[in-house]
Amino acid sequence: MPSTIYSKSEKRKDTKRKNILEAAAKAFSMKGYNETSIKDITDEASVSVGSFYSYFKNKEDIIEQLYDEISDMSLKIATDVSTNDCDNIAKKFTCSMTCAILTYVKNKELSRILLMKCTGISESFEKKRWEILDKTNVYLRRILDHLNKVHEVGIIDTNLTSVLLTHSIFGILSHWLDDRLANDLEDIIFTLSTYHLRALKIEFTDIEIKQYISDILSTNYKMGGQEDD
Amino acid sequence: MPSTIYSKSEKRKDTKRKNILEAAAKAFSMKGYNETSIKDITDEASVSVGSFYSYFKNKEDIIEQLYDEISDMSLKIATDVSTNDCDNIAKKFTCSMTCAILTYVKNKELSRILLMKCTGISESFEKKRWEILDKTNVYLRRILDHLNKVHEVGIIDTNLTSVLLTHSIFGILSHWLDDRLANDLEDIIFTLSTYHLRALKIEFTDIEIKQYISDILSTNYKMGGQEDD
Amino acid sequence: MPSTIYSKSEKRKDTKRKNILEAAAKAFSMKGYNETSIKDITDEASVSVGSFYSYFKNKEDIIEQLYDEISDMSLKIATDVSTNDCDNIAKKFTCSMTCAILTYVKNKELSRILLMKCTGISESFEKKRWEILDKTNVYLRRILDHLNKVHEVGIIDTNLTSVLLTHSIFGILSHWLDDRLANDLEDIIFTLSTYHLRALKIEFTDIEIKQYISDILSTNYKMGGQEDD
Amino acid sequence: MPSTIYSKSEKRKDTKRKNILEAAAKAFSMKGYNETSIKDITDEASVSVGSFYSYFKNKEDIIEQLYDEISDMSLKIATDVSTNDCDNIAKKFTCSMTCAILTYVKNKELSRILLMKCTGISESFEKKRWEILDKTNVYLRRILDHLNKVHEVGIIDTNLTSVLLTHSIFGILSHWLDDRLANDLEDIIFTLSTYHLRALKIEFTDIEIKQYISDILSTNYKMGGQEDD
DNA sequence: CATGAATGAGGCTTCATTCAT
DNA sequence: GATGAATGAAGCCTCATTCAT
Repeated sequence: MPSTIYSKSEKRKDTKRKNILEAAAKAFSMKGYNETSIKDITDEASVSVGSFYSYFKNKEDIIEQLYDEISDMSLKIATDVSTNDCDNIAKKFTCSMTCAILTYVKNKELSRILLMKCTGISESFEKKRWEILDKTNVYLRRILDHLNKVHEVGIIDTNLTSVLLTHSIFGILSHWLDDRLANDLEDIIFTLSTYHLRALKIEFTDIEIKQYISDILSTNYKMGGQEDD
Repeated sequence: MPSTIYSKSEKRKDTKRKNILEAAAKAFSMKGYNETSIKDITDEASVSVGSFYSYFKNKEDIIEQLYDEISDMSLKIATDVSTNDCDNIAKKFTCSMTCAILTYVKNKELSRILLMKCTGISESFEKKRWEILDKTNVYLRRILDHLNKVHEVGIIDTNLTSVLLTHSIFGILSHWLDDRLANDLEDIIFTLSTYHLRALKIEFTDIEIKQYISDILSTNYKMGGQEDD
Repeated sequence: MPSTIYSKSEKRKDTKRKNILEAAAKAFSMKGYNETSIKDITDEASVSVGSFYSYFKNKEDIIEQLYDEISDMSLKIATDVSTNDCDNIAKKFTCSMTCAILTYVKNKELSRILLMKCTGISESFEKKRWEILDKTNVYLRRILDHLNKVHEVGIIDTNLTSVLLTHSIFGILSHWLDDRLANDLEDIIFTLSTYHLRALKIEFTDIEIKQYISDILSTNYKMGGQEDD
Repeated sequence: MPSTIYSKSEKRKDTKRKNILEAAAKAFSMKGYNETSIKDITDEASVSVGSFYSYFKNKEDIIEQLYDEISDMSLKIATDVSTNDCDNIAKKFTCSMTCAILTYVKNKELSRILLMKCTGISESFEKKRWEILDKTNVYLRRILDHLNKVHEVGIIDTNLTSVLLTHSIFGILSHWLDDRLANDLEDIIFTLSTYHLRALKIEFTDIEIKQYISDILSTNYKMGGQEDD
């Protein structure tokens, strides 16, 4: 398996890179992107400033790589759920949304920074920021197009609708990440799901939806036990 | 009416303050908040640095005042539409949302900065940012609570739902402000309205909704003729 | 009496000038010279910035004028005591020193600033600062020269000795002005007097010296009742 | 002896720190504290502004460190002379005063600034300024207390007297540092010594005192050859 | 003569980035 | 590779002084 063969030094290098990434995530979480200096990051990582610059181009670069990490994770989850074929559209919708949200919930502090505290940093970061929204958007639009064909839902503009859906999901998520919602994550996702299923005229029962969510959360998310740093 | 009597110098002072505010809005629009220096603003306003500091505490202060202006305008519109009693819930919902959106659309460039490029600037600005969302949220929750009583819509958590609504509106709006939506404003608002009316099980006809939106737009918004500065 | 005839406007002008001087003294006392801005002074004096500049050349000018005021007062006292002929050298020495010290004690806060917080401000202020020391010095040297002739004290260098005397007086005074001496003013002056009388081999009795000091203080200085602002 | 082992970089760091301190001393000497900017110092030291801030917190910090240096030197001299036991009180008094004065004389320009041009700079500097006076004061008070026990000098308030002594010494010194005294340093110290010995009723002969002073000066102070920077 | 808004030079300080060791 | 001292551009802000009203 040549693709998994790394020299010792390559492994060490990657460990160090990960170490700096984590330190940056922590530093950004505590002070915000603008207020965090390179020195804050290297101090947190117990690494020299010079090392930082041998692994990352600059401060922008590291936050983009952090974004990429979350973005990749999210994509992977979406793919996994998509491949898991099932004819029940309500289940598919609920499950994929739940999984997508979980990706961010599991990295709460970092997600909070990336989703809410980093706008306007730079052109290239803005581009990344939109990419992640677009990925979700594209994924949702595909579902909507499929729905339109099958159920005659009457959604005229599937693109607009998927944008709407995307923002409502990330908006609620942001609210939760900033500790502005007292509700259980389970309730939040349930409300999100049922609201949209209703709007999309997809048949469902409350009990059924609750079960889907509960199953995923109990498997992937140790309630109350997630640690962020 | 003594309260409206201003001396010449007071008037001139206010004019100058407005001038600087406008210049700041323009400068922020062009370079973003972080990249804009005080000198950029004063150059744009043809004013000395010292003058800037006699009108505003610092850069943070001026962006907060800009936010306040939009926020106040938005609140006023919401209030005006709310007081306009009408029994048709679909109309009320559509019209108030349209007006709220228009406030931002009319100040496109500034709104783009305030809504999308200024997160993570400072604690006090973040507070302001949430305030504006909360205002909308509170307004929408009131409508939902009313609906719940009257129509038996079956919305369990009106707070969560209004948060969802708020974010879908501001999300779509942000998309449009950043020129990421090819659609007509009219179509966008129509899609937004009908989607949510459907989710909230409120009766409506497409033609009716289109008319409401069209009426407001033709009165308040000279298509293609909006100026930003 | 032509010398005392002033027009109304001249009187008003002088009142205003005094008002600003007093305000400056107060402001300097509170924040120190460097930390006090022109605006601090004009605010304290309830006067416009422009007015300040029509009475004083700049900040340096006003502190120099304040110094002149104290300096002039001090000179006047010195002259008064000198003219009061008396053959008792111990009395003359004690009384003149007591009076000189009282000038500063009566303007405690201002003196504290002028004597201790204003060094290194500017060349011209430094010049003034030395002038006041020199005046005292010259006065004391004259006494020493006289002593040398009359008593054969054996002071070789009267100039050096008067410098020594001057600094010990102003030094003790500074200590007291900065509230670093717990003792009574009366005790302080007594210690000063007797120490130097001893060094100068002038005959005296403790009771006699105490009486001289006590007489001046009870006449010129309402114990515990002096106000500075 | 591990405690005296320094790495090359540590040595170089200390050299640089000293270099900046010296440059600051020179710059302050030439323009005064207030008029000297950080850039003046870094230009003088041929060092970047950033370097300055990696060695010193700010301008205040560096002048305080300069003060500490002189202060420490002075304390060390005082201690050295004190430990040198000798029963002759006149010798002890004369020698320790001579040494103390020499510390400042050897760093004439810096001392001139520290003792005379830096009052009112800041609270913390004022504190330091008094500390150095207090140290001298405490030292002298101890001598006076001892004298009082042994010789029955009749000094009622040893604290006041030591304050007086301290100020007369620093006063004369300041006069000399500012080139306001034409006399030889030897004559100045002689006058100071004999004046106070007389006041304190300590037995001495002029020749003896002259010898003490002359011995110290010829050993420690190359007449006319002192360099300041 | 009074006012106080306007000016802008210049100070202090930070911090991303480089590079010699 | 790793280090972290050194750099210096660039930003923020103050405040003495002027001058039109």
